[in-house]
Amino acid sequence: MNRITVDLRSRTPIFEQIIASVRDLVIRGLLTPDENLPSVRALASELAINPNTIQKAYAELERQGVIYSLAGRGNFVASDISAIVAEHRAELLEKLRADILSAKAAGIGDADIIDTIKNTLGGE
Amino acid sequence: MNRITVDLRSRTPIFEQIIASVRDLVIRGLLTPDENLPSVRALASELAINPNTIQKAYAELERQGVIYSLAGRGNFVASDISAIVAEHRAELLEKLRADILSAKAAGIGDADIIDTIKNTLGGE
DNA sequence: ATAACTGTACTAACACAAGTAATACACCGC
DNA sequence: GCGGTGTATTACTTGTGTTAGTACAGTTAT
Repeated sequence: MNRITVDLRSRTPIFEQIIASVRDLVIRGLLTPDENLPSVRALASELAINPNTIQKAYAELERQGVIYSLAGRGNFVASDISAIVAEHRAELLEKLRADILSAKAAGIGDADIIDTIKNTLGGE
Repeated sequence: MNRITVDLRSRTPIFEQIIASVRDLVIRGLLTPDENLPSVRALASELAINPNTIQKAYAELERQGVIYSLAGRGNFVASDISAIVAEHRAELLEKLRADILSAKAAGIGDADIIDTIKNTLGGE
């Protein structure tokens, strides 16, 4: 979906959902560099939530370098998202590494681990 | 460590730490089937926390089938922990599978994934 | 200049969940 | 009965997410 979405019935905070949603759209290239994001008030109105919640999410996204904001103009996707994408990939590989160490610690043999990987890579 | 430990300065709830600690000790075989666990009050005193917190953890562990409790007698490690161990291993492999799919979805090549795995398996 | 947008800042209040605490009750074994 | 055990109930405290209201400042177009 090429839009920012939230699930009001979820237990995960709305502002975190917005952060994840924007981050995901940027990483997947559905929001292009320097693209204008919905204004704080417009998005709040569209999603039927408080502007402060949007503002909180945008502030954090700016802190992460995913977007930048210009007073009076709006919020925009960062011009260079390569660092964001690289960081995202590094995190995924680190998670993978942690998973493998956990599996080994649980006594799962290397063969079982390799099988799982081969099946997952091949089957999908 | 063959003892139940908690970190009071951690942000993760104490009762969850106790659950994880006991679960870990059981899975690793450091607590044997039908072994008598510390009483609610004794453990509370030892860890300098409230007995209710221990009780909450023990109740959840019983719900999970990791331990069983006898009123007036105490709490004991489950007689048959094979199901717990099997479930734990299945969860780890499932998480591994999910993370691999995430990595692929992020555009990480199979070669990079395999490299990470080989390095982790071999290097540790 | 004015209007209508935009972001930013601050304070207050509310709701809800989680963690913890205190107390009381009930069971078992010596 | 006593001292250990688990169990249940209630309430207090805290943190967090959210909403609300208000105010201020920058940008753009008319």
